[in-house]
Parts: sequence; structure tokens; C-alpha cells
Amino acid sequence: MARQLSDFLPYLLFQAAELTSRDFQRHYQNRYGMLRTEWRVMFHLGQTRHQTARHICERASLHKTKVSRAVKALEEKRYLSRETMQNDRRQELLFLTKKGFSVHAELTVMAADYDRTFEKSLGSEDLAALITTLNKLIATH
Amino acid sequence: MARQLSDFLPYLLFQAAELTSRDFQRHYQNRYGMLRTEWRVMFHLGQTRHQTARHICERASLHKTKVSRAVKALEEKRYLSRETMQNDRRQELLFLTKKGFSVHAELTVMAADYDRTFEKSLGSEDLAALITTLNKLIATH
DNA sequence: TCGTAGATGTTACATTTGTAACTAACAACA
DNA sequence: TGTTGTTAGTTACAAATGTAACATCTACGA
Repeated sequence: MARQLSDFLPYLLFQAAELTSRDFQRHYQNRYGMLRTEWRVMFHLGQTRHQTARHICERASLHKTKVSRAVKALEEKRYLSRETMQNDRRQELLFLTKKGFSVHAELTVMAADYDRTFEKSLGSEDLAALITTLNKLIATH
Repeated sequence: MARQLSDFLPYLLFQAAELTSRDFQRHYQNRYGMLRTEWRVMFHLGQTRHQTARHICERASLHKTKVSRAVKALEEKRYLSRETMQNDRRQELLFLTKKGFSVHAELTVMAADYDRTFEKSLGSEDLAALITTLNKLIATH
């Protein structure tokens, strides 16, 4: 590297992640009382209707403890409900409730709006390239 | 965005940041007992010899509380020392000690090694482009 | 020079996270 | 059947973080 810390990739990534998520965070935090992990779990459930906690752990690369707590919190807010699987009673299927779905929908719209600000500041080509490279980086690590 | 959470930039950035920093973290954590913020502060002090805490807050976009605690921890490990400024006794100049400098040097070498793995997995052009884009993103937020 | 406002850094408390131990359920096989 | 090993998810405790209040100092105008 990198005489400059500002060229060291992990540092840069954290900086960028923190700065870019700060504004969006306000939405799910102030408005719906959710933490980042809760929003992540909710988003995953919005994409694929019913999943087990373990499944979410893998897809989101989150530790099962974190997911467990997020699920509990979402359940208490009535955004989510569970159902023990009959063929393996260790596992539970997770569902968004009606209320959970509508919150999910609202947040998805906000995320889309927010996404446009990146397109504005970077241009759509650079943004696309950035996303490609990040996915590559994630895949190889 | 982004039907997929995997295309939503803040999410991608966190994922990438966490995955890429995990290995390097072991070095400063297991080997020198440092936390991420401590390593950041140390790196900044290595670049510019004496700085105030406030200065580091700005450059690293870290909250003053975080910096205050990191400084305290680094001081306890004898990696850093302070000196109250004479012209404004609220501020203190922060220095790396001799021991602190040598730790800094070792970590810098490791960071350079680590940096090469990104060059390998992405290619130096894509890596350079990534760094440029990230800096742009940071600057506009 | 007094008083008020702002800056620097610390501390205290509540919230969040990480780690490891745990419960409950299943699977495989003697 | 019973014993051993493994998996899903939870809980308990320690460590780290965010927020807000705080102490200390400076600046500056009345």
C-alpha cells in the first residue's frame, strides 16, 4: 500500500460504508425503530418469502446470534412471525406480517430514492463498475 | 435500486468492508491487543507526527468519544504519549512513543502485504478504479 | 472584568455486540 | 434402545459503542 491510510482498501470501505449509510439509517431507525441488522433481516425476508434463520445467516453473512436477536425484535414489533417446521422441529420458518410487508415496501421505496443519489454523485457507469467490483471482492473473500 | 439487497450500495460496502478487514484485524487485535479505532488513530499519528485529538476526529471522521477512548488505550499500552499545548491548554498534542513507532512500522508492512492480495484478486486496474471511486464517494458525503 | 457562548476532551449510563455455553431436536449406528 | 455427534436457535456475561451531560479552558463583547 499506501503511504496514505486513505489508500488502504479496508479502511476506505468502512469509511464509505459509514458515510453512505448514515442518511438511510435515519429512515429505518427513527421512523420504525429498527437496527441495521433488523433491516437486513427484513429485507431478506421481503425477497424470499419464508426462510429459516440459518438461511438468512448464510445469505447475509451474519452470525446466528445477531439474527436471533433481530428476529426477536422484529417479532416484538409485529413485523414478523414464526412457525416451527413440522419435519424438523429445530427450525422455524420466518414470515413478514402484513404490517411487516408494508414497512418493507416503504423502506424499499426509500432505498430506491436513496440509490439515485449515488447515481447522481458518481454517474451510472462508475456506480455500475463499483457494484461489480464490490461483488467480485466479496465473492473472493 | 435494486430488487436485490446485493445491489444496494451501503449494504455492499459494509459487506465488503467486513470481509476484507477480517483477516487484517487479526494482526492488530491478537498480536498487539488493539481495536480498530486504536489502529486507525495510530495510523494517523504515524503519518503526521503530532496531532491533536480533534484533528484526528476530522481526518478519520471519528467521534471524539471514540478517539478519546482509543487515545487512552494506546497510552496505557505505552504506544502513545501526550503533551498539553501551552497556547491553548484544552488541546493536547499526541505522539507515538518509540514502542508505538515500531508497532506502527510492523503493522504498515503487514498492511502492504495484505494490500497485495487485493491487487491479485481484482487486478491493479480495477483496484485503482475502486479506490478512486471510493474516495469520490467519501468526498461527496 | 464580568458573563456568555463556543471549543476540547472526558465520564456515566444505556444500548448493542461478541463469545461461549447452553437447550432442544435430529441422525446415525452399535 | 441407547449412545454419540451434530445442528438450530437462545441465553448469559463481558466488551464495545452511542448519547448526553459534564469539566475545563478560551474568546469576545457589554
